[in-house]
Amino acid sequence: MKTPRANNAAMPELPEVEVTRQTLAPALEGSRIQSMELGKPLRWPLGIDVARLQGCVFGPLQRRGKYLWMPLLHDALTPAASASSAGGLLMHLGMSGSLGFAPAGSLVVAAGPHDHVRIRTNSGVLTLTDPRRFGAVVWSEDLATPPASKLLASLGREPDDPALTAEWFHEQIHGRRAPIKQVLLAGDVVVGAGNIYACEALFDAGIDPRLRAERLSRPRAARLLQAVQHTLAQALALGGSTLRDFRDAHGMSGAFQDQARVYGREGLPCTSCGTPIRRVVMGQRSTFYCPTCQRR
DNA sequence: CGGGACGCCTGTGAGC
DNA sequence: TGCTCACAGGCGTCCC
Repeated sequence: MKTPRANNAAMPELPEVEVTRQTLAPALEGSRIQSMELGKPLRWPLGIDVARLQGCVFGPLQRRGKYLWMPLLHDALTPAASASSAGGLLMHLGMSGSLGFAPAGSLVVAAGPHDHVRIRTNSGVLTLTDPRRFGAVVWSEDLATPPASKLLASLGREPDDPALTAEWFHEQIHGRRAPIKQVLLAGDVVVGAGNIYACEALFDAGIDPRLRAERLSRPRAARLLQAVQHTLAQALALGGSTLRDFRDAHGMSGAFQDQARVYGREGLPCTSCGTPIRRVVMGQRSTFYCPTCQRR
């Protein structure tokens, strides 16, 4: 048996993306792009000539799943864009991405080896740092048009969407033969539950991750949905402290690590019943669960 | 069409 | 101590 890894990369989950949005919004909105520099290529090409972004003004930041949408309004002063056309940047932080903003007047550190996008505005410099480059920044004219529309097309409902009822959730997973954990991970029913949160939510709900989704009873589905929502909400509440350690190369932030009941705890006693936590691989991804507390 | 496997990347630490 | 190598993960894409 392998010893549990003490190292669990702090990846940007939905809560981190939301905290990023919240902290970035006041600084970025209304600021005007002066220039933009690209480092190494990310997941996809930007899809627009950098020069065309010059003079654009940031609109209100939005989040959809783990994507950030930064609307850009063409400045009327830019001759080529006088036709009030609009667009925006769709960003994903991938596995290791983070966004930083250095307000104008503050000391701007030189671009590091993993700073792949830098946007200089009249109010400061926005930097996307992403060592593994699973992230992306893509220009799109609209959320409703490609490429944005295609990227967002299969996303499920937001965890706090009022339309995400237990009834609807149960209905959605009813026809799914895949293991419930895979369905959560797929994100086409509910967005935001990554590998860690999926494991934790299933533990909360007392459900074996290998159980076929279609076999979940209505009450258990309701319980699971509640667990997913609770887990994500709790993480969001801790988001501030998580974000502080965001740039660290490894290790979940303290607050985050302390919360994990099963993730990364193979062989350690279940916090609830003492049974050693098990690890299995599902969809080529580590899955942790308590064989006693979580039932089929 | 659902579902499973793959590949993209690099830092990390276990093991030799 | 230095090197090699498996591993971590989101998600689009490909294939069955």
